[in-house]
Amino acid sequence: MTDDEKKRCELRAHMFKAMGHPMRIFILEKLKERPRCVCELADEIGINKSAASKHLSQLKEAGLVDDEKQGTLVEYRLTAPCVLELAACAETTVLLNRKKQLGF
Amino acid sequence: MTDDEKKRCELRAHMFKAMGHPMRIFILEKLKERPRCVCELADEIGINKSAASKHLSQLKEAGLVDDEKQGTLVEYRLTAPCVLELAACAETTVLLNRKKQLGF
DNA sequence: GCAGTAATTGACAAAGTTTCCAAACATTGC
DNA sequence: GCAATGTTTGGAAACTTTGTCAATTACTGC
Repeated sequence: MTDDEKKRCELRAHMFKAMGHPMRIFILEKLKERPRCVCELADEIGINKSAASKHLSQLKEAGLVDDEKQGTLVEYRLTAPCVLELAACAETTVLLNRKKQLGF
Repeated sequence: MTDDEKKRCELRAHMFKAMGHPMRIFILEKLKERPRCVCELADEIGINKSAASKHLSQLKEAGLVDDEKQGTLVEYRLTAPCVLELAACAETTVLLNRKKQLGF
């Protein structure tokens, strides 16, 4: 495993890791509809603001969302809506196996 | 967040979580070329067999790979090569932000 | 400036992950 | 059956992630 390969894998893994939590998937789905501020997301998801803020900064760090100050609020938006289409694509192929096993 | 939403998000997060480790990304890339057994992967990646086996069973549990016994070997293969195209797609859109920040 | 609302940060405990090692298991060829 | 090879499993140690609470910062309107 060369240095380049290592770097590439780390970069990609980092992004997927950020998507590896149900709350963060839900946040991404909400942000796909329209931009939202932290408190709105926290309300919709049913977690406290500090947890929501931490999830959002992870997503931002991974390059999945972007933020912009709007006065007293901070609005978050999806940088690349395509990332969620991945999930849908995966659903139809990869997840079929699991779904069957889990009896969906 | 309804029960259905919760289930969907958990299922998807679970898959992404499995992809959220550099070694597992590398394993998926190797398996995209052709099926491989545990020991071959362990050698190529430079980790011990037990670690490789555990990573593989995580990937299998997530529905990303499949295995088949070939006598004394267990051959693993990618179930849906499309999942790695996700990574490439992500690279061109999402990761541009991070790359700039990290000085690539 | 002060009070109020929004967001972030730090400290901490609890839970989960990764790694390594050794032991156990399965299959093949002798 | 036995040795050799390939794979999986279990346990311990190190590390990371998550959620909660309290403290802090940033902006707005009075």
